[in-house]
Amino acid sequence: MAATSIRDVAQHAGVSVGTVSNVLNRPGEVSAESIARVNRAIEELGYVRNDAARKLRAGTSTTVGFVVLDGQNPFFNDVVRGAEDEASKHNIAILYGNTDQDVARERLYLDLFEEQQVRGVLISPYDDVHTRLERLRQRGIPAVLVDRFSGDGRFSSVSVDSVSGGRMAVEHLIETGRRRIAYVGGPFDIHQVTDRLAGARAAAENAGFPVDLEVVATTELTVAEGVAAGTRIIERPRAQRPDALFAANDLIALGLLQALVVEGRILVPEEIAIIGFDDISFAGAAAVPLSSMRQPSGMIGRTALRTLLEEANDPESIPRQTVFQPELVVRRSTDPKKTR
Amino acid sequence: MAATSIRDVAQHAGVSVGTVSNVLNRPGEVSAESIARVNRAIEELGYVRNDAARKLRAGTSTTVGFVVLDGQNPFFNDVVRGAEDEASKHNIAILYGNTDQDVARERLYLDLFEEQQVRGVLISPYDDVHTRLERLRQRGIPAVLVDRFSGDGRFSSVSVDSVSGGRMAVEHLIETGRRRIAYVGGPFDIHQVTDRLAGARAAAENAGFPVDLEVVATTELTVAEGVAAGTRIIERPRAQRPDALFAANDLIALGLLQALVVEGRILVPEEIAIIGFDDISFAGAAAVPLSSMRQPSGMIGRTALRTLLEEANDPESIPRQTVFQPELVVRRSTDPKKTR
DNA sequence: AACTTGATCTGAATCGATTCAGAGACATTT
DNA sequence: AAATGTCTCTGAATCGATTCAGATCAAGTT
Repeated sequence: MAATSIRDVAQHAGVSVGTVSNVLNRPGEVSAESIARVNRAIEELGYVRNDAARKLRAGTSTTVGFVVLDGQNPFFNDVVRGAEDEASKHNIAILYGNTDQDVARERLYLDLFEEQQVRGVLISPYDDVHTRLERLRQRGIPAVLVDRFSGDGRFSSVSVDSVSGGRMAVEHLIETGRRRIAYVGGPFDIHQVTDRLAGARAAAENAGFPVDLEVVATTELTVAEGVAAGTRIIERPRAQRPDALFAANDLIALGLLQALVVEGRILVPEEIAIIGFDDISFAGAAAVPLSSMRQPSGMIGRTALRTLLEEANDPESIPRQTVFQPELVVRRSTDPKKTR
Repeated sequence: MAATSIRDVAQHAGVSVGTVSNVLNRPGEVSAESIARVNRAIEELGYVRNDAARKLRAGTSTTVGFVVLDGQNPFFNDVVRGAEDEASKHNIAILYGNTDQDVARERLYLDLFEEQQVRGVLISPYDDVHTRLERLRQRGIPAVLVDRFSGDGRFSSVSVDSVSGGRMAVEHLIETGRRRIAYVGGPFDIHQVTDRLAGARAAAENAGFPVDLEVVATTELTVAEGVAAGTRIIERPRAQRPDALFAANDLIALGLLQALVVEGRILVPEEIAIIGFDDISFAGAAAVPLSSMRQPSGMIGRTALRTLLEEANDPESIPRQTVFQPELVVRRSTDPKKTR
């Protein structure tokens, strides 16, 4: 109700609306005297800019949409956090949407963001959203793929080389003497899951000697699914168990640990080694501190947001792929010599 | 550029803009014939409503702001998730802001949300934001406090009884035979931290026999700070160590566990028992499965959002306090009989 | 004195959806 | 036949910030 508009401010300060707007948006073109008067009026009236009107006329928004694949995963929270830090520097707010691998939710949020005419969209996609994003682009809304390489280069992306991460993880297992490895993860329509497996396969095939690599499929990348997969593994006769597990992410790995160590009384890493992916902050606090492939999560978020803003400011810009390399972090779950 | 407006749709469908708007907002007042024509035109032109214009004219927004105290804490992510689920049912998007116990960031987000003229604000406050929220309310933006009781009842709130949770936790420790208890947490300008301590004190004083309760202060509620506090404790001579730790939240508790079990080779719970607060999903997967005070996190988020929308739709509504009771979840870290 | 130039300010037009007073067509009632 | 009511539609006015062509004025130039 107390809708103080720019007109009220103008009147109170004894200047025109144009001048008030200039004070707000291009103070360089206004005399010091006017700036002072307008600012005093703003102060006295408690005026706050109406972003809807601003957006309508000027066309530019101060909001960025972020569609996240799995909001319960600390990894994505770290990414969001990085993006948020960068955004707040530019006085930009983040519209947040968690899809939980649901195509309908993914569409819902993209629709919502389009109505909101956000400045741009960050998305860790689940479904194939290329056509949808192409349409957003036509309306002047750029998009950057997060944690997902844009194979055809149509969009900018910021990701981690999951294939090479998968290879490094399994190479590490092989180097420490493991020969019967199980890859635990799923569903396989998530690209990170298939990429990490592809890397794992490459490592197993290039070992120079036979290395078993079986796949234990899960329906989700959650702790609970990790526990379930772990239980299935310990129910097998001892001889048929793998001697190492490579989990598609740390949530799965933590679930596996819990099943093996706490319930199955299996020695990790002596009997079965475990390595995860992401290096979330809970990895070090696990039943047995967890080896993992570290992703620079905060940096991914910051870079993605920066890339997005550059594209938003320069429509001519061409897509750019940023790929970080993951880093092997060895803890006790693969190396008995480590105390932690 | 391809700015298809309601006017284009009207022309394409051979009706007036008013009719198009009615099809969109009150289809009951329009003939079936017109609805069909307009919908076809919308389809053919790929029209998407401009939310800025809608907001400007109609005054109502489809966005809700959520200011979160600690975005890295899985507990808050679960709360956000609950709110999001409820929001997406109403076609509402969430503007997300993480303050990390920073007064400046808290202000920044409230300013941003005010400019955006959000439908309402959910906030787990750090600073005393009552005056700020009061002002938002005057502008027609209601607020609901999340995970924080509104002592003076000026605002609606959805919270968990931290005092009673603290009491239950320490009562449990006393019942299982502990007499030298340390409360680990901080900083003490976070209300949850002081409330849980107050409950712990009450339990210690009402025991009917002497129970030691010391305070080990941390600067943050993080795993790292938990590790640091744990390290300080195990450096003490054995006789001066407490026999139980009550952590202000699970992140601290996980850090303590890591320091005691993994580094200090201390038996948990035999030598020192540990209980946390929140029951985040990682609590069960810890070095020793962690006892904790469970908060109904998803329910908190859903309830908060529902309360907020009710207030937004009925300006006459009076503030309402919803308080959930936490629930004791006993796992191995306080009970040696449990296998998990 | 006449003319430029530059700095500053003004205020109407504009963005696109919503709203609402009023018009038109038709059926029903008096 | 006139009056009343119902249903449906129309289109100008409106929300508030931005933009921009033009006005004003003091200072500098010829």
